[in-house]
Amino acid sequence: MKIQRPRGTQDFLPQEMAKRRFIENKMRKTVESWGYQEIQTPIFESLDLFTLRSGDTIIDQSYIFDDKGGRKLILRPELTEPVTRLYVEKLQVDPKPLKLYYFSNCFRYERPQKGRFREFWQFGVELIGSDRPESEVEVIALASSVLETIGLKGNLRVGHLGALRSLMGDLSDEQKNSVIRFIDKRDYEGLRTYLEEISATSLEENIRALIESKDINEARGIVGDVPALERLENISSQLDLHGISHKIDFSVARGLEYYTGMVFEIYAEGLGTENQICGGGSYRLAHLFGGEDTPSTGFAFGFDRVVLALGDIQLPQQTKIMIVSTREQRDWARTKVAPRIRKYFPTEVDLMNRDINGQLSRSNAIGATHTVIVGDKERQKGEEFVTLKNMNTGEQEMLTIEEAIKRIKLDGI
RNA sequence: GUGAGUGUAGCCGAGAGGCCUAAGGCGCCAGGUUGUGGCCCUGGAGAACGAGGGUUCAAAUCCCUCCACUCACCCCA
Repeated sequence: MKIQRPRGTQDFLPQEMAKRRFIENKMRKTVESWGYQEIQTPIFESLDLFTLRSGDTIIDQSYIFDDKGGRKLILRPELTEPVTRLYVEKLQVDPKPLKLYYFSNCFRYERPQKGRFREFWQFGVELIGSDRPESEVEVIALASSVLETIGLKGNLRVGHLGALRSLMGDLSDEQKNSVIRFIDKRDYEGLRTYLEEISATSLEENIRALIESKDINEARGIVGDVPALERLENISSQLDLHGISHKIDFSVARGLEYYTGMVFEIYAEGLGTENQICGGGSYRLAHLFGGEDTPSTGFAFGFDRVVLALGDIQLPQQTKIMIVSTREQRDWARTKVAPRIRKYFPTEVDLMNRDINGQLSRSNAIGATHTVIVGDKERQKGEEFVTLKNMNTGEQEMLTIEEAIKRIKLDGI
């Protein structure tokens, strides 16, 4: 019986992997250039970490298991809580704001679809310890910058949960969260039913008006001049200063229950139904994990979706050398010539005892930029001599090994 | 979790009850060319047709179950 990989998981072949690393490296460089430092947390955590605040659906969709010591564990369904846990455990006294980033796999037990996997990769940042609007703006601007460097266009929507929460002033936190969940799902029928249940039908009209309002002034007319709107206005005008186009959208509610303030989402085109490539916002979680109450803002990119949205991209040609030799010289080529060139460039030698023709064919097949030919003619001229062939132009010349290395560098492929 | 579609060699893909011990193309290996690649030509290896069961004299082709993928719902990244 053939064993298949588990449902919703992916194998990455060399070509796909090269593409993913290419994109990943660009994303890393971007956030590092803004001063964010990489961290890594365990692939599984205590179940409690996620039951505290994530919401029931996240738990329903998680891989939860007991280890042999009877501990309740969970494969991380996302990374904001683990990072906050790490912060509380190890980094609370570090200078603020703390700027962290991660690139890690997460697990959710869902029905797979294009851009939706049971194991998927998130690339995200958390900016911890600042309550200033500048910080929230930076996180959005950074997400936008990441998209720009990888050459992907996104549709940015920014909202603020405070407006909605102040509108629901009299409801309990639990009730507010329920309402937010309905809005996030755009389940307005369910919302109505729920409001009837908790005898708050008077709210419905204003809630609908708020989430349909297109700008902050319109929202002011509904909820009044509350701090949340002032904050969002501030953020929005700063985004304008950064030249970041965005839409104000009060229906951006985020499914995760820990978000408390500004929230944003980015959508890409051409991904079908799973088109959200990034989500983020401001939250307070540290105090729930035994730390000080700490304002934080973060985002996460769905890396697999980003890769999908980018489609076929042309990767830059990498310098790659194939050493081709006659049968008489293959030991010399393999043990004396190749190691010297390998110090500078990725270098392959023949392993199939092929003739010159076959070796050149191989050189072509692996996409070598240059072929170094080592044969009797070269050896007769002297131990240092090889023939360097540029595989793009077909030009070739007999040179010393040192000259050949210089020439390859000069070609700068 | 609900509904729909799909599943033939590494990849694409023909075949729709007996002509199938399954076409073709790409890729792979070898040769044409014992010191020159990409093109071309020739040959070769590679599939009991997603898995298991059933109907039939006969199944890749029909039925059932399971598995996987795709799409929508849902959920979010």
